[in-house]
Amino acid sequence: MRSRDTFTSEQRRAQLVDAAIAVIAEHGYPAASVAKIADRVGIAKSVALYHFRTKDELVAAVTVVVFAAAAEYIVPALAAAETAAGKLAAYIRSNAAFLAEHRAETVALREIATGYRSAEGRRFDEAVTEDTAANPPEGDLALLDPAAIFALGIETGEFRADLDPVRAGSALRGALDGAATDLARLTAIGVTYDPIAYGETLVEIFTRGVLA
Amino acid sequence: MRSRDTFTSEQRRAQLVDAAIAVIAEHGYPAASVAKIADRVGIAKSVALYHFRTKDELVAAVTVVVFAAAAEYIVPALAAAETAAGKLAAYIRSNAAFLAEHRAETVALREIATGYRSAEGRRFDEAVTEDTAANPPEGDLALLDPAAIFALGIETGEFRADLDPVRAGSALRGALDGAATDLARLTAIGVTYDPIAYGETLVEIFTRGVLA
Amino acid sequence: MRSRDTFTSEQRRAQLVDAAIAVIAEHGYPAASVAKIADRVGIAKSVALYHFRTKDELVAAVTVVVFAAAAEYIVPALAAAETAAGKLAAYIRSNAAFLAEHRAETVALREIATGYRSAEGRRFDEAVTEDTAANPPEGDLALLDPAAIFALGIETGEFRADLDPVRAGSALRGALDGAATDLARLTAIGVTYDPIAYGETLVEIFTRGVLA
Amino acid sequence: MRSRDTFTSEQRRAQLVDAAIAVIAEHGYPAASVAKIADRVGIAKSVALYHFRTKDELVAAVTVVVFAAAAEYIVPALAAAETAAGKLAAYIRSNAAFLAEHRAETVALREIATGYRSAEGRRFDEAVTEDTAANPPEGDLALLDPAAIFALGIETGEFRADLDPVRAGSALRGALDGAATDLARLTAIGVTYDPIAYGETLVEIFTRGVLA
DNA sequence: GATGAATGAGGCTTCATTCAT
DNA sequence: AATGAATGAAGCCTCATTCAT
Repeated sequence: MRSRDTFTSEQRRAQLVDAAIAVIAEHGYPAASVAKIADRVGIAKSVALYHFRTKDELVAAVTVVVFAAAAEYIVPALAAAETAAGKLAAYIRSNAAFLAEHRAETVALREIATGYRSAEGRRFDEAVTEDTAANPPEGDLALLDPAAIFALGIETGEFRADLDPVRAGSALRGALDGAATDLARLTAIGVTYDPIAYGETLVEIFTRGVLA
Repeated sequence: MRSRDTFTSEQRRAQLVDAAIAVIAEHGYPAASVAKIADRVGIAKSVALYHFRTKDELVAAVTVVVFAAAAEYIVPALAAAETAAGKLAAYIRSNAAFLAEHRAETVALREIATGYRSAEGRRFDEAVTEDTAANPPEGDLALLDPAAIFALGIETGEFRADLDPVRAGSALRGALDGAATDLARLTAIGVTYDPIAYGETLVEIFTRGVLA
Repeated sequence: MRSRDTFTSEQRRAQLVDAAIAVIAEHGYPAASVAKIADRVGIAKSVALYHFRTKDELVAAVTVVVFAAAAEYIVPALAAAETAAGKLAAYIRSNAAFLAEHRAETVALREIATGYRSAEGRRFDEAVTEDTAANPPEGDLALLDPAAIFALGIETGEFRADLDPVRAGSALRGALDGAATDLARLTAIGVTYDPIAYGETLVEIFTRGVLA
Repeated sequence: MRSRDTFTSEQRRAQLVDAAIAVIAEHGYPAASVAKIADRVGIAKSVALYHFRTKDELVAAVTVVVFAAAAEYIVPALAAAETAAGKLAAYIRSNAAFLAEHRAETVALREIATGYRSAEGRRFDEAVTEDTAANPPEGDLALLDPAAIFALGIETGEFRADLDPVRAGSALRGALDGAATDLARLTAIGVTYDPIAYGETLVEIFTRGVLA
């Protein structure tokens, strides 16, 4: 019966999501305890579990927030580009831009994606994979999966016909995810990291690599 | 008075490393407790910590073993290739072959790379990065870092002069690491995964992407 | 400034008592949290504790309500019977009838009698025993303790002189309470239970068992 | 891989069972936390959960121990009696004797029987009822259910043909369980309680109540 | 009257590690 | 070389209760 749409409540929830992002990015998912997250907000552990019934719920909120924020970068960029090659470059650059401007969010999402396990031991990405299979995204959202961009380019003849779009998509996602990992690693040891430049390198490699 | 070079001792250590690989690959790093690993060998938890003073030591041994096994695939392949392009293809294919033939090892290493934190909170790859900086590998071993292959190709003029070898190296490592992640994810939900075919896709994309 | 005699207030209190009965009967006393009870009424947990300053107070209200309801069955029945044997049968049958027609109430009361402990660890029945000792009931109410019925029968010569009325009373209360336990247990596993028939069995056994 | 049959281990387990009995009898099942039980033994909470993987396992051990102890009183007594009436009296007296000599055990078992709920909310006696239905006891053990004694007496013609053995059994069990409740209640408020005398009262009432 | 928010105590469980044997 | 026992820190979660609005 808790109505969670009060102003205060929304505020607390947002604070908690922010704190969770920071703590996860800093300590990694397994070490990101509810206690640490609540501490960072300056509230009791039990308050966190008052606003999110369970740790999993808080983590889910984090992913929703970060996904939505990322989509705001990527979807318009994709829509603005007309050719498949243009969309490919836009996809890479918007991902890089998001990473550059939302470092903690990206790292946190990466930590969750690789570190989360449900109580029964299921991986985070297993759930996502199955969800996506059950409810395939439509329209521009579908292009959030890079495989769709490669498939489009093959269809329009821009990209090599012998290209495997799914594998190429994995390669690109891997390269992009690697950026988040590099960012976390290098930041931790005090080295600065330039996601934009990395994005340009990817644009060059992947564009040349797939053009017909 | 622990002599670590006895036959049985070495044997036990090897058993434990194998068990650790299996358990980590199956349950993920955070859920891979010493108890579960010891159980799999059929010995008491305390015995595991007798042979490896600490869980971290066991994990370190796992990474050494897996790295060494991977090097046995990659180093000879690199040595056999003469051109930079050849070495690039060899690097990718030998990585893919290792992954195809040592799935548990690969997944376990990925889990560790991704989930491990030292007691002080340092990431696994932070340690590796610093170690590497302190003791740079020499000879063929140096090529285990793909950046070196790209640098070589630029030097020989095979690859584009404007290519950033370090960033290209990150892209390739990311794409390769993504394969391990995909393997873990897809295996978990019962989908078969073909690392060799993925490797060929990477060879095509990266070769075209970097050639002069 | 809490006025506890307003109409709405009385109404809320009654709703809460009803909800408490239902929740306790269904989930057992220890699992019957204030939150669950308030939820069932559709109000906030804090509202429940506004009307009953403490959970103990709510529970006390439940027992009062159920006792009163039971007394409405039992007292008139006792009054209508003239002999001790008649009162004994009336006592058993009215208890059984109450149980048959107020299953949730009976089960809830039993759960409380059995599971409740005050903050200091005192049992529910300890409090009742001491209360009764301090304020002994008078008139027909006194007969709510079956020992009084047996004592009466011994006095009138209907029952065996060597009968111990207190112990016989305990036996009868035990047999009757057992019905509530059986009811809860059997209902939970989907078996129907016939309190009336059980009552008749008790009438037969106890009547023959105590007659002079 | 824990072999739990060491001497020390058996000893600790026995200590823990004893402590659990004492704590449950004193504080009631819901308030009997693992911490309190471990405290009473003078060991860390985690040690208790080392010897019994879970609180439920400890509670199960308690019931097994108490049931076994009770059976040692009851089974031989039943076997020694030849007539149904004799067995009835023996059943009651041996129950009373056990209660008299093992007060804490009896109270604890009663607390568990009425207060235990599984994680899914199942009552203790639901489980027992279903277990018994699945694996009905044989031989003298079958007589541990008083309904069997009444059925026997009806068969031999000692008891009234119109008696319902199951309901009579419930009545007797209820009366006997009531003794445990009374014992707990009266002991708590400092009144002494004589189970043997109570048993005699029950013998008189139930024997007269069921004889043909 | 009503309620959302906050709290701290306590509950069960898991885990890496130590130690005596 | 092996191990059973013990431990304490930490983790997630539930709950009755308080308080300002």
